[in-house]
Amino acid sequence: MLLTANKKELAVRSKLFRGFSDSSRLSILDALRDKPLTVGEIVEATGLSQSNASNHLGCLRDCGLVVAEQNGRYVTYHLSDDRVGDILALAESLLADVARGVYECTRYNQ
Amino acid sequence: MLLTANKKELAVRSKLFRGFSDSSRLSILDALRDKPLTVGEIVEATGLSQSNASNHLGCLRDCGLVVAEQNGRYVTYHLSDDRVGDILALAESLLADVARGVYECTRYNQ
DNA sequence: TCAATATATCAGTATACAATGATATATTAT
DNA sequence: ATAATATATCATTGTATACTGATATATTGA
Repeated sequence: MLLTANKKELAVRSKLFRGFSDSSRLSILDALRDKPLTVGEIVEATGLSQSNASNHLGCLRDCGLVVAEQNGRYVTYHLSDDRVGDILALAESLLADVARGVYECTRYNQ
Repeated sequence: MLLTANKKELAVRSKLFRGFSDSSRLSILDALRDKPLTVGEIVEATGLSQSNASNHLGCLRDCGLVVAEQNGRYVTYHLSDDRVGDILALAESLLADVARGVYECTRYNQ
């Protein structure tokens, strides 16, 4: 086997995509595409429970996809980099062409 | 709650990212970036077991990220669209800047 | 200081899914 | 037709992880 990319490198890269690969996290990233939002606004926009949103935000924060800023008693989140939005846009565009396949994909149940 | 994107749409988009979010599948996509490969070559390049590689290929195929072509008794796979490679490249570039965060991310264990 | 609001953390539970091993289905060659 | 090679499928198992509910930790205002 060639194994051009070593295991650790692959793990890190796949981890980055994990940030995008759950509907709840994706809805958060989506909401932040327009403008920074407080946790409360994110909860409102996504319909997630407070603790669930907070958990996912922690995950996205750890992975460096979003950045948190404390403003008084509020915490405002924004996308860490334009490329996060770029990846979302690219996926959206790609999906427009392969959507049927994804719909028909039965390997993932959720 | 605003819920600008409905549940089904989010599920489909997050599903697309699932294709990228596992090291085994990512190693397959990575291998196919250079050129089309047969299943055997993919197994060789990634070090995955035959059945595991085949399962993941089925997943990637269903989701429309790769395309299979039967050539005699071989099946050759290639990326379905340039944007698949583009997403990989964008993520790689983004990772160069946020890698530390991803390394330190403890929410995912693998 | 105390109450109220905003956010984070954590244990417990249920579910999703990656990997394996065994088997089935092509396809080609003898 | 049979054997050999290439790929796909499937049931099983273990592990990872999303969600909930309860609680903890700010921060602000009265």
